[in-house]
Amino acid sequence: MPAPRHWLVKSEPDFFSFADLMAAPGRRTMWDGVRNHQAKLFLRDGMSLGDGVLFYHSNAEPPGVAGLARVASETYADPTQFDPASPYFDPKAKPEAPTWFLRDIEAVEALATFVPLATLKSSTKLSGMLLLQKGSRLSVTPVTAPEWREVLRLGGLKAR
DNA sequence: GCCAACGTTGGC
DNA sequence: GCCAACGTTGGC
Repeated sequence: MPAPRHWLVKSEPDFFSFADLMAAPGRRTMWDGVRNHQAKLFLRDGMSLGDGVLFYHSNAEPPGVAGLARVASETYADPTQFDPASPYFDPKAKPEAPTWFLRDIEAVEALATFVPLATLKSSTKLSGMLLLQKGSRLSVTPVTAPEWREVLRLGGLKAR
């Protein structure tokens, strides 16, 4: 698979919003807690340092894309899998052979206008977007270059 | 709060 | 390996 240059990650804004990322030290955070193997593979093997990331608010009113981020680290083991106090603790994970991996994500900028899910759905250019496919629940998905450009256009940003 | 669509678990 | 039961996601 040729490496996609763009991704979409979901976050519940009540838990961690794009504004929270902008306000974080260095405007960055560990994208921890991913506990789905397909999403893990995208994080560990699919992403490259500097790839563009659409930051999507799920379980929100309304749901939609709030901002742009970038992949800000190489992959490394998600430390929460080894922390019994963490909700993401995985008793089967072994430090010598970690199960779960992550990347750091760094905020770039908010979209000029939030792009609600309904707007994404109304764009024929986004009809193939993985996020919009029936039954799609992955929290990390690849985004094609045309999809990326279209979301930026809808969000009122020039292509970058 | 409802529920469709998935993923995971565990008995067998 | 099958599959029913259960848990989770996430839009509405």
